[in-house]
Amino acid sequence: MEEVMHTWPDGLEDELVRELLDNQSPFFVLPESTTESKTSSPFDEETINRFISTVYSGPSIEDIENVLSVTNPNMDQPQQLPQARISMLDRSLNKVENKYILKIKSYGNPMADDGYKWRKYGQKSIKNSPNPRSYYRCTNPRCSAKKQVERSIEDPETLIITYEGLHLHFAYPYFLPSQSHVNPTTKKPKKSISQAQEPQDHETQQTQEVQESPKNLATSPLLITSEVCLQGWDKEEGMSSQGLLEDMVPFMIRNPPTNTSSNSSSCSSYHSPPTSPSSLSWY
DNA sequence: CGTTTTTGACCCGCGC
DNA sequence: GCGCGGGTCAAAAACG
Repeated sequence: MEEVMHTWPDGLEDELVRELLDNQSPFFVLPESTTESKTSSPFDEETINRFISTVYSGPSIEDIENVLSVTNPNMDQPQQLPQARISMLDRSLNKVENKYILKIKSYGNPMADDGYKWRKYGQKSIKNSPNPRSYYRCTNPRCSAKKQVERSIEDPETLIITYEGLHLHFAYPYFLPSQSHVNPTTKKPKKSISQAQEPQDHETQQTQEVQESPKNLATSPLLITSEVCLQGWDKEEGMSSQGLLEDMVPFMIRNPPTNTSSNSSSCSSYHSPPTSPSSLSWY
């Protein structure tokens, strides 16, 4: 019944734009456009178009990998801050189809929380693993990104996260303008969610959402990122009826306030292990 | 009390 | 056709 909840006609783009223009929406920030006067007045069409363009294209796996492999100068103290993401040390990212498998060692870091909200919807034990695998889905109603988290059998400290759907959740926080040394003790680059799309490489796909990042754009040039996702599930059969956004939460506005770092007030409930990136295959 | 996590049932594709 | 492995749902428990 509610699988069709929000059947976006063909105006997905419109919807997207609308969201982009909505100040109350997640953080829709222009990728790298003017960050100075973002407030007030909506963006002009051109800007929006450009943004959309970016959204559609989204970051590439290369970017993500690049970010992941980046040798962060400040990495001296990986787990120094609680909010520090997972240490960039032992970690690897692999891409399979449109699934990304991230392996990270979370030594001492119980769970690397990137600030995104995931809702656990299942857990299963794996054949050859003493450790169960957890299934998470993005809490964003418009996002169908999913991820699986599993602990390595031999390395209890190694987490294996598989991301599916369009999501740069995990990677976005790493996208910094000139990420070099700009994140001294920043609070937390959390961000919000976005959408993703189904792995159905078929035909119709449309839509996507974008998200942005954190910090405010006016004062701190922290990171600019745009999340992109597309959702292109087919509404024909029904195979994907379950994954849609119907069962999502009513509405969780979890987008962290802009620059304020007060996202912890209401985000005490969900924590998600590390996340991962995904790029778009929407192509 | 609102949410999120837990947990078993259900369902589906695949291989035998 | 059946069994296995894996993924998802949904009700209830567990939390805050």
